[in-house]
Amino acid sequence: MENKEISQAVIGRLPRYFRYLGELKDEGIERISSQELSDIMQVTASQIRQDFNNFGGFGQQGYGYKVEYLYEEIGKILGLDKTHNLIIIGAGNLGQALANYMNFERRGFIFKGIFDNNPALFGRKIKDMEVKPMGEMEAFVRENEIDIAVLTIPKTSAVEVAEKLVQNGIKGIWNFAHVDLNVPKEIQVENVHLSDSLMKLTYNIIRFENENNN
Amino acid sequence: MENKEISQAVIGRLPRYFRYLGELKDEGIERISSQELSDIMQVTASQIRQDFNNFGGFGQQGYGYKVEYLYEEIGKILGLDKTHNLIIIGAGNLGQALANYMNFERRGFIFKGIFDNNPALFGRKIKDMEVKPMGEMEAFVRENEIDIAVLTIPKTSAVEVAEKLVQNGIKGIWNFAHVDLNVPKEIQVENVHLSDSLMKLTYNIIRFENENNN
DNA sequence: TAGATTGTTAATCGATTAACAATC
DNA sequence: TAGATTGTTAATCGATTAACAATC
Repeated sequence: MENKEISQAVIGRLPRYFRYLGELKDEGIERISSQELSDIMQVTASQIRQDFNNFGGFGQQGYGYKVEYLYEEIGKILGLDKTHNLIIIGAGNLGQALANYMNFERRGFIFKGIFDNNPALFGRKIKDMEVKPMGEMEAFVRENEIDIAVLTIPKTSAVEVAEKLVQNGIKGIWNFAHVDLNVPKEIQVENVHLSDSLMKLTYNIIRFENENNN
Repeated sequence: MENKEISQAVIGRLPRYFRYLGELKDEGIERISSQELSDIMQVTASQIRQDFNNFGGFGQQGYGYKVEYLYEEIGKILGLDKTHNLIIIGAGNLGQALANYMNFERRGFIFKGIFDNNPALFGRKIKDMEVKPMGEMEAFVRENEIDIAVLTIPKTSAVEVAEKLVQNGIKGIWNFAHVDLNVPKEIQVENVHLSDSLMKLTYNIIRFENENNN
């Protein structure tokens, strides 16, 4: 029964539903229909109902959806009711920024450590956590049951580091290195290729300019 | 003739082609067939040819594609042969990290300024650029022909700031604020919702665990 | 020329939207 | 009960893959 694979297109929309439902909840709104949500979120009501029904019915005919209940159920689907031990690999600009900025604890992510291979950074405190040498990373992952590694290292070392993480039992990699990691399919990888994203933006800027010169 | 709209699915793949072709070029490889590229990139040869042919034929029958030529043509499509004036709005952790980390100049993005509304940051140097007060932002955008604004401010002010940017002629917004901006359709927005991305990762981790407990 | 590989049309697959019966 | 709105099936749309004629 768990066997109907849910498409990544649907998964990709869940965090946005979650965000909007959280806002509605904070505003004290108790119920919402797919049509009302459609108006707010600018997606079709049909898609909203299809998406939710991938996970079983959360609504009630003639009534709609209970905001708080739906919010919590989507949170569970996304795994936000569980905690996830997380480390950051690479204490450069981006690694430090993510540690300070992401507010991991809010969603059940427990920031357990940060690693780098630059001795100048060893011991420096980032979010109350001392930067540790890369050499300690493998044992740390095993001994602290780390689920998720955030890769903010240059692409030259990322592939190799990813392999070590896999060998030591990592479950998922949040990859900011500009390279495709080659890991077994049971290891989840979520890529954040920032420069790719910026290129898409410039494409669309230029496309729009061209369209209007015709 | 420019009228066949190219799908965002195709656009989303262009930066990855560009990256692989750049690597092949650096390795000194001169020609490649769609089948060889397919093997390396793990997408179908058919998709590769379809994607490229959205922009007119870059290849030669019986021969394949010239790596350097293809690399340059895709670069042009992505607008990387042009320069784009860019500012960062929000000099917090993430804004600073992007300024230092992104190497904007490499792809023709010219980092023109960084703004914040925290007086403690005014004048601080970030990538040889002094942080300016938010109040100066609007005039700066107009007077310096800024094309792209990178939004790394809290979501509470992002919507309002985006409106000001639009009023002063911005063309595109690279949005890291966790909110959907409401701008005219001629303004391009590329969202980077980092927490959404992290939630997708946890979904996939949990999904995999569940699949294996059945 | 023969072989290779593109460019492009056709077939398939999957995702989105529409419609409506079920039901609260 | 009547009205509203979901859950779900059917229809449409778009994207991917397969096939092959064109051609270098």
